Amino acid sequence: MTPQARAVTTRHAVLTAAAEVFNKRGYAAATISEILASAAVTKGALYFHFPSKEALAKEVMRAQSKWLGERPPSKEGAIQALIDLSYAFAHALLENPLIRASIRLTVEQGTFSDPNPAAYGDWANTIRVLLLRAKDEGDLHPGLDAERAAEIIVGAVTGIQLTSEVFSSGSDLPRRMTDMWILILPGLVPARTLARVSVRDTAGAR
Amino acid sequence: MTPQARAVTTRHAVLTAAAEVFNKRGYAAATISEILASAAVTKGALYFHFPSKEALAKEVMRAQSKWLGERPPSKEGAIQALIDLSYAFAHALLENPLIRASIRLTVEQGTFSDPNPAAYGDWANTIRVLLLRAKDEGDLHPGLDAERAAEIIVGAVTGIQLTSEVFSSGSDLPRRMTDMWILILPGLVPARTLARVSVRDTAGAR
Amino acid sequence: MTPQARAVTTRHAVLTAAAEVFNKRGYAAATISEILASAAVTKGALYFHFPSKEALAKEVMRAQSKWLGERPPSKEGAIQALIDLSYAFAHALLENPLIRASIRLTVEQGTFSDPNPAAYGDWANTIRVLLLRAKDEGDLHPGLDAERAAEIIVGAVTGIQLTSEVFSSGSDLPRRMTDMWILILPGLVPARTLARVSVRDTAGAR
Amino acid sequence: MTPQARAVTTRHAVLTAAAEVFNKRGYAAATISEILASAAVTKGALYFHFPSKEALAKEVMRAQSKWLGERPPSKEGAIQALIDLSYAFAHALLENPLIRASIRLTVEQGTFSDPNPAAYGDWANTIRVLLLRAKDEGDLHPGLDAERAAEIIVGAVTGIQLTSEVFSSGSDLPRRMTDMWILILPGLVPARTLARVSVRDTAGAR
DNA sequence: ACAATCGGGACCGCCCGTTAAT
DNA sequence: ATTAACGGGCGGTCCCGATTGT
Repeated sequence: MTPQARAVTTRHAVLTAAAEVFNKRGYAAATISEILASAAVTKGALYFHFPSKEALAKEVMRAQSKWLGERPPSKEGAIQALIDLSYAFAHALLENPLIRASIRLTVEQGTFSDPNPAAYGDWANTIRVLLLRAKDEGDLHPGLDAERAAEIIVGAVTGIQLTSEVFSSGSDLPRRMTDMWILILPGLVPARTLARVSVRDTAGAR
Repeated sequence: MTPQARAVTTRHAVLTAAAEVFNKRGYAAATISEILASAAVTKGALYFHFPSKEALAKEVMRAQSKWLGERPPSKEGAIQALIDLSYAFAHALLENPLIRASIRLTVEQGTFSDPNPAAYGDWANTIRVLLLRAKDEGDLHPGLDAERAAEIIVGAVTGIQLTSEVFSSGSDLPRRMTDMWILILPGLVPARTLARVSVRDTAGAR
Repeated sequence: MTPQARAVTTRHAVLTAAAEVFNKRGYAAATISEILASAAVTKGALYFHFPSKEALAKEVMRAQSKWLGERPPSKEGAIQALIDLSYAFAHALLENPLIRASIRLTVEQGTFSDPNPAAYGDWANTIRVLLLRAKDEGDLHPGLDAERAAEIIVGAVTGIQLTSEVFSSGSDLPRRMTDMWILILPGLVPARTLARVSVRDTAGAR
Repeated sequence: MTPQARAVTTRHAVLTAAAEVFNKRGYAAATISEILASAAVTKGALYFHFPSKEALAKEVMRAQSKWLGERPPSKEGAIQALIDLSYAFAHALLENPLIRASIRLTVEQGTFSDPNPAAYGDWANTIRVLLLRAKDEGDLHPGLDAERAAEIIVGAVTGIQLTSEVFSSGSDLPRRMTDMWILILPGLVPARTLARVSVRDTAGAR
């Protein structure tokens, strides 16, 4: 293995281990030592790649916005795209420890030297844009404020992920996603749209 | 001041200060020292009333279930009772630092020696019971699973409180509560009921 | 119960509990709290009777010299008196927690504000006097230094009690006392005396 | 200085300082701070080498069994070997702070999470084996129980070291050793052997 | 006189996140 | 990338008064 390749491996191992520990313990309670042990890496190696615990956490959190940023725009209707996005995210949450940790880190980031609400903002924004497009497509209840609805949805998803983590270690997240849409969709879209969109977990079929 | 009275004062000061610090920093990042300074109390006094940081946190959390347990049953219809409950809770959250902190502590309690999901459970239970009554009263969408809906609502409220804390330090929580009900109610109750219930913030008039 | 009587009871309970805890943990590791719990007495009561932990320990140690001081002079020959004394002490050790604790406290008293080697001194002195009398009675090996022999005996008994505590919680102390005399007597007294004295545990027959 | 060498130096300094403090104050009363100051080392350095105060104490105690284990078997008769061993140990006690502290730590180890009487056991064993060999060589009083005699000797030496520490900070230990042998030997060996063995402090001549 | 409550601080062992030297 | 060391500060808790009841 070339040195470069080894560096990539190490960096990845550290990042994954950090995400797992952050998710399990929370940022403040997580210790570098536990990350080290979990990654089977020495302190020197970690500090070579990341200057501090906070930098490590921020790097973990970047995975989330990266995931969001890399998602190709859907060709479906906006509402269907939103639903599909939610399921895709649910599965990303299940499969990618970095993303799973991001949620908790975002909630707890008050501790950071430079708390950055951009994480929520990215999501609220993406969803708002989709809702605005839905409005154009006539798929949004008239009189509904897209901005506010977006923020509620972000909050709800955040909370559902957190509680799902407590109740079932997150494994039943897709099911809860469905429960959520069943509850929310009628308040979000007109009846006509309701009959058209599908809350099926398309991502799960992968 | 009689000693007993002094003790009550001290205890209360500690509990309030602890709640504030827990809410601001999270459980793990909160330090006893900051609580001490904020309560203007010495370590000896704290140690007399609470044997440990964890015990302090658990006592703070008890405020939440106490609040829920002490709430008189409503004579309104179940759905209206649920809505009123949510606003009452939103205001309790604004006014009572202990309750505000409880949410965060409940989410983070994984660190505790004896993590107890009862906090969520109490809420899920209360809501489920209300939804079941609503079903009897013909005010619930047929085919809706009360248990699941209750869990989703708990998750949503949790997440909304958390994000509200990030965006506005919690002050706009009642407004967000309204946004949430507008979104959720159509999926929860039949149209007939929808026309009857009021999502007005009755508690705010207090 | 008259107040005075209650005070005596309390005082005694505290002293006994303290002795037990001191013996089990050693002076420094013993905590007032454990003594309190063991005596079923409150802090206020303890501090009414004893101004400090050290005073408590010193009072416990006084039991030892009190025991030695109250022992009636034996009418036997000096050597026999010495042997009897050792067994009597062994049994006092078994029966009286204060005396048992005294040994450990004496060894550890370096921590005290006013370390006082008198405890050893008392014993060394008593034994030296007995050995001197034995010399007069022709029952001591000629050429043996009574002072030195006395110090060795004190050391040996101390060590035997300590190790007996480790091996058997002290219960086999009388047996070990016998083992010691069998080993030491031939070096201490002439053969003629050896035939006359008895290493029987007279105190045990009580 | 190569890093490894520095580590060895630091480790040794910590160990020696710890032994001194343990010997002076006892395990429980000894503070890490005092050890730190005495070793002129920082907390971090200590923590790097030893995970806890207890581990430090256990490592100190290992010096004792290591010393015993490394002693070459004597070619002398068993009794002479025993005497020589005692003097060698007395001098090890004088010269090696770790060994000096071991005695006290062994007596006080009740506080430890895993109290291990092996320390006494090693000694009792070694001495018993020597006494058994002495019996084969006809150098032990017939009818003497080697096991019991060994335990008494261990106890006596322990106590003599402890009292010597109180009276003279340990400096007169070899002299007391001689006093002890003068007292014990006649009870241990037949007269014939007594004339042959020497209680001279051979180790002191070094 | 005797005891209980409540609070005061000092300080302890631990351990954490982080650099230097190599 | 590693080993070794740094030092701040954490939670805990201990020993002990000051104050108040009985």
